[in-house]
Amino acid sequence: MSEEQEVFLKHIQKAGLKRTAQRELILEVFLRTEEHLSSEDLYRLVQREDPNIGQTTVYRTLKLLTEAGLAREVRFGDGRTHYEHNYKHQHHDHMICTECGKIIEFFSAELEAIQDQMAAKFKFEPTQHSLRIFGVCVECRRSSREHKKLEGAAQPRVRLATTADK
Amino acid sequence: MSEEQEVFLKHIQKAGLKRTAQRELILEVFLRTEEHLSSEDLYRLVQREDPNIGQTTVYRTLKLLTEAGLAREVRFGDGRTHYEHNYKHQHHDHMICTECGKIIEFFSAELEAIQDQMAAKFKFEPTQHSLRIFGVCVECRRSSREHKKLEGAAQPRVRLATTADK
DNA sequence: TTGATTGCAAAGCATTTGCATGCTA
DNA sequence: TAGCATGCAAATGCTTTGCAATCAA
Repeated sequence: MSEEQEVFLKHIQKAGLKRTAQRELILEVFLRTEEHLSSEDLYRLVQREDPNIGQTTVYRTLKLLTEAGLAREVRFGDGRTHYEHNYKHQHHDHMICTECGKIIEFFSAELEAIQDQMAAKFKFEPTQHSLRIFGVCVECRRSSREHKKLEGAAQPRVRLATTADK
Repeated sequence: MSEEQEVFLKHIQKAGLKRTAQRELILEVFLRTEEHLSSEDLYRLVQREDPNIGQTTVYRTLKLLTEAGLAREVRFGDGRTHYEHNYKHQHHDHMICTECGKIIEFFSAELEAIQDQMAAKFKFEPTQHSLRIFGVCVECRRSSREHKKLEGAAQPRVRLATTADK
């Protein structure tokens, strides 16, 4: 049994909840995927292995995983909640390309330090934070330059990040 | 006519749109309020001066104000979109108290600088960013300490920031 | 006059909830 | 056996859209 599964089990027992096949499968599939999945994404993946599992259970389990400290919720502005691994993963922040939806993860110790300083200054006790930088990634800048060259005009662009899942 | 109104008018004309009484009233009320209003909040305020104005128009106008650079969308995790003034206002970030919903605005030049550095490192062209620090403000820490003293136990707490409007 | 705007009602979406049935502990 | 978990359908809550009637340019 993986460390994560033990953490989950412990959380479940401590909360007086029950161990079920569904929860275990959902966790397993989640762990197997190193991405920013939405509940829907995960639902689809889980469906392949057990078509009887319902959306609702996935929603509920993701919430559980978050409480257990195994998952972290992230929002990229496309309306859906995404989840990423959180167990023994260093905290990081995101850059979101508003043209292609690409997500770049980054970490900066100074950034973290300054945030703590700012919090202290206001006697605020931070429990978590979320920094998102929206913009355009290299690849999209490159291709939009080319388009400009070709067509001599700016392209109509997507309004907001849509996750790059099809 | 205020500077903001001129900016708005210019935006409207440039886009081939039309100047209407509703839009003007909504902008006026928005400018008059120095807060983080949701569309609903603004709708209610506008209603007082013209009960015929519809929700939809407020939604649409807030979008317009955002495009014109007069408003900025912010999300505090309560599901609704809030709007704050953006014209000639220095960019700032937010700390959100997850117990009382209070919003603390702050600014740090270093924070901005480091973000730009990080973006440059990934050749990412930032257009905007959003940093939110969730946690507990002084007042809530204080009162929860008192509760603990009085009742000898932790309080059940709110799960996520609810905006402090009643 | 023409096309943008408005307000209402209806539709959309992601997420949550009610509830009868099924299953862990 | 008791009560949590599940899955379906229905409900929610915010936001958007369709559309006929209005209105600005």
